[in-house]
Amino acid sequence: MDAAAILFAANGYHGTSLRDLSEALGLGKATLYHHIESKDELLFWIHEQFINPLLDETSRKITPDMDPREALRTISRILMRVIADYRSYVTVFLNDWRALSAERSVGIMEKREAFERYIRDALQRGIDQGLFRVSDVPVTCLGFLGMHNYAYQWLDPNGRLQPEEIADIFSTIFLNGLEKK
Amino acid sequence: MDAAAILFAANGYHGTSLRDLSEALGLGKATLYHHIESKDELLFWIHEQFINPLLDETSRKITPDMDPREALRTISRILMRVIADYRSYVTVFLNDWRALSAERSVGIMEKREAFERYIRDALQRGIDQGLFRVSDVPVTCLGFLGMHNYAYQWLDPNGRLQPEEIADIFSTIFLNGLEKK
Amino acid sequence: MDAAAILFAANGYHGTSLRDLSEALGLGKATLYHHIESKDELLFWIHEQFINPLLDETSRKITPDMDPREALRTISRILMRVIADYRSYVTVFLNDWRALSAERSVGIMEKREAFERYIRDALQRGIDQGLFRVSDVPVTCLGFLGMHNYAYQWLDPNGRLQPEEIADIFSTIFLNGLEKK
Amino acid sequence: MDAAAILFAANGYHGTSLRDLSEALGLGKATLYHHIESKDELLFWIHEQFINPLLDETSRKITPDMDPREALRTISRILMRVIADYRSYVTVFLNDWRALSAERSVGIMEKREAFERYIRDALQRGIDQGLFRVSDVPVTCLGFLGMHNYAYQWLDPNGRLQPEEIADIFSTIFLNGLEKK
DNA sequence: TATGAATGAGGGTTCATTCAT
DNA sequence: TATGAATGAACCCTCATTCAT
Repeated sequence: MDAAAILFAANGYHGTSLRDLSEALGLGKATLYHHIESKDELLFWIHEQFINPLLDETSRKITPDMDPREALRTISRILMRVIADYRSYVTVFLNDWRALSAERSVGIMEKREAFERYIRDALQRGIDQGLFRVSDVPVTCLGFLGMHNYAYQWLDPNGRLQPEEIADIFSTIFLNGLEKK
Repeated sequence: MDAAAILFAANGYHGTSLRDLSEALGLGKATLYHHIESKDELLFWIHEQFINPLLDETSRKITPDMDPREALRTISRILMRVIADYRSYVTVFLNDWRALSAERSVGIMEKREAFERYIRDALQRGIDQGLFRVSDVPVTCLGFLGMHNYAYQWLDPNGRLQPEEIADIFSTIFLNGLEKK
Repeated sequence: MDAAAILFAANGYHGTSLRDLSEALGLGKATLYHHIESKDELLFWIHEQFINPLLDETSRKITPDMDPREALRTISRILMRVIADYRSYVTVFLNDWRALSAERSVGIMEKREAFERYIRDALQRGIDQGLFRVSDVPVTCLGFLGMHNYAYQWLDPNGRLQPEEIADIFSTIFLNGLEKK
Repeated sequence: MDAAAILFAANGYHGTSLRDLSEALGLGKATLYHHIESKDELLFWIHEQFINPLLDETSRKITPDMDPREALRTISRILMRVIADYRSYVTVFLNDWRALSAERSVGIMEKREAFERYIRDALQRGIDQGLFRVSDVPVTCLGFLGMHNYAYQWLDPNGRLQPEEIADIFSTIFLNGLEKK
């Protein structure tokens, strides 16, 4: 349900009741339960809806033999594009992952981690190839991530700049910043 | 209440009940109401607890005649230090600001904006002084912010690196990235 | 439906949902309503399924001119046999008769009463013929009934003893106990 | 809560809602939860309310060196008296024990079993002392129990006979029935 | 004969808050 | 300052039942 993502994004998972949702859909509360199994499942599904395209797209476009700079630029664009396309979903993903049931959390966290590994790998390869000066790979990765992820709070789909343009601004800063002179 | 910040940070504002809180404090639920006025007030107070020190410290240390690079480096250190010192508070600040009542939200947002202005001002002065190449000041500011803010999710108080060290990693990347060659 | 009796017996009438039932049958919930009219009807039908054979068999085998001792022995065997053959049904009959709708309850109660009358009649004839020493016919009848009915809770279809053997143990105790010396 | 026992007895555990209960008590539904922890706890508590006095009284009055006939007569009186005094509680005990949560069920079943052992022990001692002719101790015990337990369905506190008088009718039948001639 | 979708009512339980003590 | 009792509203979810297909 798209509606769920929008409501969860706006009011938080715990701040959204299934009544809110059913009213937004023009359904009775009970009717909802023909389509979903539980509120928890909804949350899980929203998480997947964001992380799966992100991971798929990344694994399709990033290869180990790529130029590390190109890799980071590409990841930047993918990430920003997916954030733009799945705005509500990212919001939930980043705000409400703590509300995931323990068993469902595991799979999501693994995928999250898998995505982050693409970034760390690119950084490491850049170092190995003498392209980057990086004092701490994990922290640098988290900086890269934070810079992009935060966009879920301010990215404007009708804004002046396209997601890819913003991505280029960020990756330019980042790559220049890492560059070995 | 420190306990409230910890619980809100862990379970979200809506995910934390006043019973949870009163139990964590070893008080009766009713007793709580001798110390607070409402759950909403608690949320507001936590927001202030984070934004006030951040803004105070920033306004004390940043002056318009400072070197813009030094300004950003200083803001970076302040921000990371405050995030480290007020971990639970930042978490609530960044996750649950939507739950603030409308009227209370205003003041917080103003302070948030005031802090961000310090960053934009530094960027602008860097441009004016021919130090930075910045294609878009607001977006660059948001990138800077995101890079730092995200630390609330991963910063480890007992970690390898001190907040200031992490701040230096970030501001180094950022300043190198902006530098006009 | 046999399945209904089994489920009602296991979880009680109110503790069993029509969804439970439809799942046990491998049907859609709606499909159920092609075969039954309501949950209430199901309950009624289960009651009849037990009381009818019991009453039929009893009325077929017990005559007013029978030896009262033989009558009780026969009733004992019939009752225990029907309990054994309709285990789930008796369980519902004895546990959930309160859940019957008022109008449907009447007919069932009449049949229940009719069956009990066979016992009281046999007792009374035994007294009249100077065979039994009975201080209170209704209470003695209820003792007889309780002794047998309770078997719905413990009777094991694969147990050591056949229902008729158990019946003989009970009627022997009872008849010896009533015997006028 | 006495009220709970009465309602559960009348409508069954699953057939009684906490709203029914709260209305019967003149309380709000939520207020109930200051006094109980859950509906399940209520059920458990009712079970204990019946089995504890029964078991206590029995263990106080029955000793291994007693005359077995006297033992059975005493148990009969105790059981009937407790049934009379805790009518609603027995009803729930005998009708709704399946609804007990698994972990709570265990303790209850153990006590139930402990009580039944007093009966079987008396029967066995009667056999050993050459007083009783018993073809099957467990079955005979269950007959004894059923005869008494069933009283929960018909015992009238304002009836003609006192519980002890009924008990005497039953134990007379039973003991005469077992007597070795 | 079968079923997916729909629903109002109600299930047990927790919520933030108040108030008398 | 502290608290037990109270409450109306709301929580997630399931109920028995209906109806169009």
